[in-house]
Amino acid sequence: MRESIPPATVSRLPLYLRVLGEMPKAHAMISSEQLANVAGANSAQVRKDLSYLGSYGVRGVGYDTVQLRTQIEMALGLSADLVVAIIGAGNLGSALANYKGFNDWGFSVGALFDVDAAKVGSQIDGLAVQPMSRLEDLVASAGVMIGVIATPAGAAQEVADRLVSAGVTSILNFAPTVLRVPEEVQVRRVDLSTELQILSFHLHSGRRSASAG
Amino acid sequence: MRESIPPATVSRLPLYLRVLGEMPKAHAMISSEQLANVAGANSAQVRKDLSYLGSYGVRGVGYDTVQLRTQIEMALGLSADLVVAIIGAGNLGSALANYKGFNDWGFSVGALFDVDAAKVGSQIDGLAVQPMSRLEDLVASAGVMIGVIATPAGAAQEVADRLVSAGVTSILNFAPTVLRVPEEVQVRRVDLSTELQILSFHLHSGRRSASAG
DNA sequence: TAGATTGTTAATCGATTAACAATC
DNA sequence: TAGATTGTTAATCGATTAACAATC
Repeated sequence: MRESIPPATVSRLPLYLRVLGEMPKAHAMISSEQLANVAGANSAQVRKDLSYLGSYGVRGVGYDTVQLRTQIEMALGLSADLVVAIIGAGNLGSALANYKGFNDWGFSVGALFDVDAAKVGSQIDGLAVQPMSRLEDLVASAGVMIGVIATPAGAAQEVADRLVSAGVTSILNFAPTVLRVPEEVQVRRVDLSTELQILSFHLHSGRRSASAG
Repeated sequence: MRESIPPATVSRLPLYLRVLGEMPKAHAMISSEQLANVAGANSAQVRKDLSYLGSYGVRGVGYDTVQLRTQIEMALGLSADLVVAIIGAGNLGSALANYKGFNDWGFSVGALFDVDAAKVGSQIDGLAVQPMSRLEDLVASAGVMIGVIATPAGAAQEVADRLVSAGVTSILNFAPTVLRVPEEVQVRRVDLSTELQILSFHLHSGRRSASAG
């Protein structure tokens, strides 16, 4: 036990964490069935997922919500206080910088960058906008581990290259483009078009099967 | 052939579309190997994915990029010109409203809403901000098929309920909360915390295996 | 023809889930 | 003890991929 949590499970752990966070504090125990209902999963899947963290459930009773949160946070490495840099201080970058949920999970925004000289020096949510020229030195001095790219598509690859050169190995890419990075670098893409297109498929195929049935 | 494209394939089709869109126009043919390299996939997987669309490749040559785009767009139902409503005109909602990529794939923003009376009536990217009271009638009159929730977490469930009542069956949720909706409603979540937590896991486990090896 | 690449099969791999003994 | 729920096994299901005949 305890080794190699499968990717599918890793991607569901944040969801469980969110559900636990939204529960009333009084609710001290939760069953796999309840958790599954809220998370939209199967109870056997929930139990299997949680079993990778160790066996902290109580038979006949359920899981202690406080302990479960702690176990999931440990598994995800959230105790480390990871420093994030946001590149791009437009609407999207500002929305990300303003997002309070960062701190809830032990992340902090170490630096915010923009190419626009007019924005540099201004404050967004108490954070000074830095010039792109300072990317490398601030990544180093702030100990940035994760780069969040919130630039237009055209600038994203160059920003990614600079982040990688500066030693960043985890990138969250909000720009609508496919980044090329060395294979040791983890990239996660968040893409509005992709999401809309997947919804479009379901609308499309749903409509088809509805008219068929 | 042609029936029931598996979910894993559906979720990769937008990526192929993006790669095709980023290619130089002159490049008339592309092989599954090339597409796989850029998309970060296996060439057999690419061929299998594309085979669900029908057999439009040419043996010994590859796929016609223009035809392939058309086939993928048809499979995803992107010819339909889907109307999107954005709820929340803060930084995130504004970023989404400003996003030009919508139109590239046949989506259009039919309406943009906000609770803040000070914002209502102002224009964002040529789009008037509407009061929440008009949600139902504008969804109906504009023919909104997809609701994009860009509100704070606390408002998201109520907005979702109103969208569902108004007949919307596809929701893209940017608010950091888990929505409860009837099962016929498709919800896709885009969650910053989730993405960061998954990156955190890889940093965490990568560091562990690096120190082990 | 020789070289290249598709489309598809079949093997493999991994994820989901039903079922139930263990046990609170 | 009776009822409930976990942890885990084994069956099932689905996704990935190596391999290769088909064929441009």
